[in-house]
Amino acid sequence: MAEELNVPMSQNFIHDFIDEDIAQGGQFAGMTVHTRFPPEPNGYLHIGHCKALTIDFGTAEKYGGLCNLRFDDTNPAKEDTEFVDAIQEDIHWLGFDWGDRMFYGSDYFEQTYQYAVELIKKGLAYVCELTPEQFREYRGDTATPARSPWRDRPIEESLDLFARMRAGEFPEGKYTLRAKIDLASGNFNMRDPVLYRIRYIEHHRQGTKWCIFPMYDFAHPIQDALEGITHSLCSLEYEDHRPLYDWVVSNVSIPYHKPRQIEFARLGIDHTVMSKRKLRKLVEEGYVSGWDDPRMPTLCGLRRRGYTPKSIRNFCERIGVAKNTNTIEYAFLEYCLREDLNETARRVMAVLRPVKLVITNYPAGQSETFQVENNPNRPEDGTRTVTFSRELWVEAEDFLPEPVPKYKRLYPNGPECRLKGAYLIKCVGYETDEAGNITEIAAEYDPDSKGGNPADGRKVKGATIHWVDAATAVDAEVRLYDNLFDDPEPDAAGKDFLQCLNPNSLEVLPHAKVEAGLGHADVTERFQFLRQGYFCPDKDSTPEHPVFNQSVSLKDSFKR
RNA sequence: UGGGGUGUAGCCAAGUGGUAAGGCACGGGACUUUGACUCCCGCAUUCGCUGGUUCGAGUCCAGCCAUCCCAGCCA
Repeated sequence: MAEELNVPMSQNFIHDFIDEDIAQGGQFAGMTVHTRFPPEPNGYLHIGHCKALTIDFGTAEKYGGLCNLRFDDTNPAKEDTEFVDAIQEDIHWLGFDWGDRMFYGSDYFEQTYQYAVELIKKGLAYVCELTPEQFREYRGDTATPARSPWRDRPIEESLDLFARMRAGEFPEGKYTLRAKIDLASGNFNMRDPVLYRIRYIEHHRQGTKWCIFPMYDFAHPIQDALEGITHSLCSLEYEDHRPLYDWVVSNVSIPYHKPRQIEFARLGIDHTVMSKRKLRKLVEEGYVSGWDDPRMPTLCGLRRRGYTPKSIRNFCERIGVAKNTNTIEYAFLEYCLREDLNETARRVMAVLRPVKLVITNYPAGQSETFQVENNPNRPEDGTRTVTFSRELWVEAEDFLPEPVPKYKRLYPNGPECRLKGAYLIKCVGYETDEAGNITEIAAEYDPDSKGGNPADGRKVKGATIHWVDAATAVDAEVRLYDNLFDDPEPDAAGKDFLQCLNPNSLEVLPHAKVEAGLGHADVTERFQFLRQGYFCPDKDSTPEHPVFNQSVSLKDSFKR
């Protein structure tokens, strides 16, 4: 399955760097390029992670190497095994395969500790006992260097203290291990960054074995090196950390080689928030039904919305890899979905806002069946049987008492229209209730146009309309989703993203009618409702009452 | 204003001194048993700005402007 989904990755600036690394014949000469995807198990994966996955796995594949999955679990306060499971499931759903190379950052805690001891012995790290408050005070500012009264603590003393930190002799916040780098650096990450902190929190994987935990900046380069990662690809906000990454790999006795970090711009999509913190807020405060709400940009949300792995992957391949801050239009994601679904989705007829259509010259009590293709693009998908009789349901918007310019559907004395797969009809009248609402449309059919083909071969002026037989139709509920946010940039500065929520992001159509036979079993596959858009089954579906989510609207429907 | 990035069309994005790829969106047309799809056509005299070097600059140099990220014992 993975191969089927893989799209060859086009050359980008990361590959240029790697090509140079290989060509220069330095430490990477003759090496196989290896990468890693390092999620922190503190939430669900979203489409932005798919971009990273695409780059990490795509780059490894391009160079004949491998990509590891590594859970970056060095902060026990935020992480949970629930997320570990969800993350694996979502990555597999997308079709990426890490084989047997799944690792945990926390599994390297012992080695990481030993590297820290090495740094202390080299005089490159020391135990600091500034309180968190003091630490902030002493950090300095752009014009003032930081101060650190403990940086000249004797090596033996730091060694002893560090061992006792590990042994659990001190309370949280009492001591930290800091790298001795440059207190005056314009890059604050280099002003003697913290390498280890004390935390008495149970780790999802290590339990209570540890009470000191390495910081990302110390743990990550070591993990990369230990796994033989040659190129550590991450997002732009880590550019400032690269000097520290390089400092770590060049000052500890990393085996094999020193990995290189390369940064790329993370994905942005308009009308969407991608911040894990904000997504969590939406879930926790009930703005959405959960992480998998179809309006969420999470992979499980998109899946429920009807997005296919292939469409999401194609999207991520096509947006490119660069360092420009980018905001991709949602329309591009929809295009990628339409492209895939148009090729593969079974078609079926459904009516979302039903109005009764009566074929006045068709005998009451009579009915017949037609064979309709499941997918005009794929004859091999076969046909299905639909029932036709005197009374049908059609879409309310397919009828107008008075036509507007260029309208080519039903209106009194209007053009001949085709009922998809059935007959040609002409509208002859309509009925309304006291309020003036259309309650019934009357039409006459041409008995010599079975299957929609007129006997004399005349050209049909009107549109082809989809319909559902009233006698055999199944009641369904359809949920139409729009962007969760009104504002294209809900994340923009100065605004609270919650104030940008779109109050009309969910519309429920409880009275939709779908073809008979479209039971629960059929709902396990995505399909297309003719002319209305693409739909996928909702997890709340039952055989008695199917529920569908709209994925994306068809392009360019008739405009008034 | 300290450090680190980025500026090519409405949105992405190629371009690496030789005269602005491609996709999405948009507009027009053809075709069509989904007003979909498909197919044609159109869509940057100009690359943040100003100078400079050069026969020639989006590409090189200088200055300026705009914009994003960073002062967690988060990742």
